This record gives sequence, structure tokens and C-alpha cells, in this order.
Amino acid sequence: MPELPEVETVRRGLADRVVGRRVERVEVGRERVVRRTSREELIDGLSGATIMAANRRGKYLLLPLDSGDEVMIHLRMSGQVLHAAAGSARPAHTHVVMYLEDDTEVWFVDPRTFGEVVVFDPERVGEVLPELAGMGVDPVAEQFELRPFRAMLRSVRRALKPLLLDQHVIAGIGNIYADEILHRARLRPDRVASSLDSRATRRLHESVGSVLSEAIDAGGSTLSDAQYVDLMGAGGSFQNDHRVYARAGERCVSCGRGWIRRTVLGGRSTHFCSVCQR
DNA sequence: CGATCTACCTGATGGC
DNA sequence: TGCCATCAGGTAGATC
Repeated sequence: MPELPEVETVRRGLADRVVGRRVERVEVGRERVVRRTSREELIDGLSGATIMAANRRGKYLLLPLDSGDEVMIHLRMSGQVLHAAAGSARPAHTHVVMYLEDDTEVWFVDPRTFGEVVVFDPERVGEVLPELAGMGVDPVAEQFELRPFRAMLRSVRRALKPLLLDQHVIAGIGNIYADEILHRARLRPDRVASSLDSRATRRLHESVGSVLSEAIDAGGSTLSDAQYVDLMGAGGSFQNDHRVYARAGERCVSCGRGWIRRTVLGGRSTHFCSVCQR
């Protein structure tokens, strides 16, 4: 569920409401969400520590602690991070509870338990989180330059959408935003990357930046199932600006001529206008 | 190298 | 109403 804009919205909530606070106590329900290490390592690593910052790389939340360790939270498909007054009623599937010094609690909630929480020593990041080393550029948190992007596109014979979804190439884009970015760039999801001319490359580069930043400004996308919410439990509004995602059968509002089609590409549901995306 | 399939889980939805 | 199949925002690993 959550992609870069949703994770960034959660990050900002943590920066505003949780950074600088001390974690007094931690409870772990289902061990599966701490499978990367163990229940004991999470509890020992977090108890008594103060959260010093809230960072993000792609869809990974990274929270440095005053101990020198770091917390990683990944929401995967159905994870939520919520912040509430101490003693508030918790949703089902609340697997981690952090009791903060200011009588508030941070909850990690995840029905499908694909998500995870881990405390690790940054010096051992390569052992605990080896995937971080191979992550591509974060187009919001880092410099996302046109030139290397163009060189990468020219060098691969892959369809654009699976390429945008590949976290080794660009970190943070998921299924919704891949479709929205390609629509804005007027490029078909199955178009081969190396076939783009320099104008198309520029449109794609600009669309990556503009779609993601507009989605962040809107607080992310909350679909009808309301699975994604921010730290306070509020939904985002970018779903109202989706032009293709979950709009199969509707008239394309960009060109006014085509209809939005739904196909499957790389095993993912894919939405595009066959008239204005080429 | 790249495409495809599977697995990991639970809940919502739609058809019959 | 109930039962069953299908699908979901992510990612890693196996296989061809």
C-alpha cells in the first residue's frame, strides 16, 4: 500500500510528534513483525532510547537513536504507524507498542504482517539490511539528476513500468505512482526504456518529480479501503487526483479522447490511456 | 540480463 | 445468508 508519498507523510508526522522523545517501554505482539532479528533485540534496543531523527530512503523509514542504533520500519502492503494518547483503544493487529515519556504511544499496526520493525547497529547495516546498499536514487530525498537517469534508460531493454517499480533503480515508486507518472509523461507502461528519445526522457524525469511531490503535498493516496492513514489516522487526498489508477473504463481526462484501460504488466495491475500514452 | 511465477498474510468484495 | 474465488499499495527468491 504505502509508497514514497505515504511513507514521507508518516516520516513528517514522526518528525513533528515523536522525534526528541524517549521510549520508556516496548511491547511486541506477533513475533513475525520483528523476524529480521528478534523480539528481545527490538525491546532491548529501543527501551530507554531517545528517537533523534526521522529519515526515509525509498519506502524505508530510518530512525536514529541516541544509543547509536537505528530503527527501521517498513510498511509493505498494509502497515501503519500511529501516534495516540496513552491508553487509547488500539486497532486489531497492533503488533508493536512504544510507550513514550510524554504519555503517548506509537503503534505499529499491520494486518498482513508483511511489514517489519527492526533495531540495528548502523555498522552492521550490510548484514541486517543488505537491500539498503543496492537501493537506487530517492527522487525526493536526494538529487535526482536528468543525465544519469537518461543514461540508465538508454542502457536497459526493459518495459518502463517494471523499471520504475525496481527499487534498485529508483527508490520509492510503487504501483499507483508508476501508473500516474507514466500517464503524466504520456508514455505507455510497456514501452521499452531504451526506445525513448530525449524529449520523452525529459517528460518522464519531470513526471517522476512532479507526481511524487504533488502526492506528498496531498498527504498521499488513501483508497476506498482506508488502509493508508497518517500518524494521526487521517487519510490523504491524492486519490482524487489519480488520472488512471483504478479508473479503468473512464474517459481519459488528460486527452479527452481515450478510455482508461486496465492490463497486467509484470504481474501488477496497470492502468493507462491508449490514446495519449505512446 | 530480463520475464514470470511463487510465497509471505489478512480482509474486502463480488458472484452464485 | 453463506460460501468460494479473486484481488490488494511490496519484495525476495527460484526458474526458465
